[in-house]
Amino acid sequence: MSQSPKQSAGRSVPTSADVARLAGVSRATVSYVLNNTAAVRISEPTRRRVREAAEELGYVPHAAARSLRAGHSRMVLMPTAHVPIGPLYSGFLNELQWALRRLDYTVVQYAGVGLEADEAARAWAELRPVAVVSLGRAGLTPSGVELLKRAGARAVITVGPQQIAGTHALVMDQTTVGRAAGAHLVERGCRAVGVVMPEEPGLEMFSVPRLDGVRAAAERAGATVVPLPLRYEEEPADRLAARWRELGLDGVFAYNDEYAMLLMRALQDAGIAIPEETAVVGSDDLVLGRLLRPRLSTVHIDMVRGQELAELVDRAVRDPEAAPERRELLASRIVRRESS
Amino acid sequence: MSQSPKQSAGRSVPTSADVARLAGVSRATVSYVLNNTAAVRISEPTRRRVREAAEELGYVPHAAARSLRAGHSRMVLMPTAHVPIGPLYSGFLNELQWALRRLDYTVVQYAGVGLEADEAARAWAELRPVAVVSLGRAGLTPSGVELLKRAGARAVITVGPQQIAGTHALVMDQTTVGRAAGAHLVERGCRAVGVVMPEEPGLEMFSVPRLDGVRAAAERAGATVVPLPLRYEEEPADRLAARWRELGLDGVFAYNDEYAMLLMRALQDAGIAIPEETAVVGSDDLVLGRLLRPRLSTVHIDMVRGQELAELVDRAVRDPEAAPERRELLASRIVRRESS
DNA sequence: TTGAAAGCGTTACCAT
DNA sequence: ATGGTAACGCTTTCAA
Repeated sequence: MSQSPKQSAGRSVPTSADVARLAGVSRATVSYVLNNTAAVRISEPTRRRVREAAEELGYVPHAAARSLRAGHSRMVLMPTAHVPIGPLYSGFLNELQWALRRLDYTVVQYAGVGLEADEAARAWAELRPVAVVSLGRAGLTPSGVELLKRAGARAVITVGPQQIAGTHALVMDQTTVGRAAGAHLVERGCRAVGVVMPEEPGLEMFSVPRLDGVRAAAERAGATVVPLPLRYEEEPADRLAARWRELGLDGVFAYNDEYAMLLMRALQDAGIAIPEETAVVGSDDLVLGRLLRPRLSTVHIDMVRGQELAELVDRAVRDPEAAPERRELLASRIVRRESS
Repeated sequence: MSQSPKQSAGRSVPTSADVARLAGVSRATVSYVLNNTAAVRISEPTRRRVREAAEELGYVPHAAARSLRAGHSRMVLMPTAHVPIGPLYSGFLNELQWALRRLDYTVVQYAGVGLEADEAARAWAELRPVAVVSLGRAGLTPSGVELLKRAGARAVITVGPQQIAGTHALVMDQTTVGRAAGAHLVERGCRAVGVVMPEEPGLEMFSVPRLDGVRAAAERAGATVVPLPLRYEEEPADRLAARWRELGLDGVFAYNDEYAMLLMRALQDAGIAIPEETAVVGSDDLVLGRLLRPRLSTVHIDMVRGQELAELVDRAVRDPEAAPERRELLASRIVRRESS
């Protein structure tokens, strides 16, 4: 079905051969000049002719052809799980990309939406990345990892709740977040602790381990824990607040500061005194927590710096045989303000 | 799993030739089978042998080689400007990627951090994308666009404040946001309007046009407009609030709902009555605005759906000669609550 | 039904 | 100091 030939958009894409022809030299010479190959010496007049020809044609080398020839690339693939991550994680992500660039890697975020597990791994493998940094549980199985490595990936790094065989892992143990909150609430005298569980999809990765952490801390002290599913909207929060007293909770961990704000407002409107009747703790230490009245107690999370992860990637690429590293990505500590 | 040849120095990546060898057929046959080429009929036993061989070797086709041969790809490049965009835009982005995938495009977010203008365009052009969707003012100049088109890009779409020569444009006219806020404040009787300008880098793209919009609406009515630089932190907000009365402002547009919350808290702590002494208007209609007391008036923004943009991309790719389209991406309307 | 071979744009080796 | 040429992995005529 060629109703219009490839050159329809004017001229066809210039190649190094075109540059060579225009400059009156061979393709090899063009390559030498444009790549500043040190091993060969090209006369200055020739260099200029080549450069001018390239400029005139608007020549840009073809990355695919280059890496095909080279047999490898410096592409780091970051499959993006499409979860609405907060400012904390997107900040980390930016830092990471920036650091990888400085190490001369090409960072490509690949949108593998709608693919399942090994199917996704296949799609990534087709791009022949030198490394894969998988955030969240982006459906990476051991066999997927194996596939990627066979396709030439020198390192697979997972950033998520657990380590996967054959990968380096930056473990984000979200249970520590819940544990910090739970321990604090118990210490403040709470005996019945609610835990807000966002109903928005994609957040289970964070919310479930956080709940587990609260459980671990609270139940050890003999307190009970009640999960509280909640959508991030005003009305569901009001409904929850309306039946608050019958729940009989004297403390609540609200998943993060935003949900804490939502819940606090609803509780206050319902006449629940904070922290006297119910203590509230959020997480992530966002600015908005300090703006609430009473000021919001929260769990502060120290993330590893993107720079560090970038260096791990680089190390792993340079030495693919090295034993998988495993590092804790975050440390949690409670920040007590007025709401607990 | 079965055999692990002792290529310890790095077992090589299996190619279609390896598959062909193992299956006892030619490379052509492998290609036919794995791509389900309709034009050729291959016997069922052969098909099975090929499939099994591919499976056993863990063969995955090489995307670069494929598109090199084909002369084109279905890669849509989205250079990511590293601005901390809010939930509104990241939601739009997700939707867009999802829609493009459904149209069988491979969406690649390329992290072009630290590159300038035409240098960035060159880097993008090396990937030979079929289309480029540039968000924000990711430094795309007319000559950059020309470069991309010469490199085979069939469509360049900008999503940002202004149209660039040779591109389809989804114009996000942020002045309408400011205009809506300004008109509302004036109508409420304000004569001296402050406009919060975030000092965080990368937000000028939104904040400056919004300021212009307020100016246009307010000054036409004879009101004065005062820009108020502000960092998103508690202390600067308190300092601003401390000198609020000398500023003599009776209304303020706070850039967005988050900055509005920050400012409102500082003003309330300083004893300024809202809206009696100063009316406050935010933007983006975030949930948190409804949680404030007084409830926050805001500018609601109707974004175009990602689906629509995806269809525009597809149309543009199919018919690169078509005249550039230009569409308004958003419509703004004031939502009056209690803070104004 | 299958195979041989050309060619996509690069770069590296080996001649000249 | 340059140029010829082969090869990277894949698809696709054309021929058998």
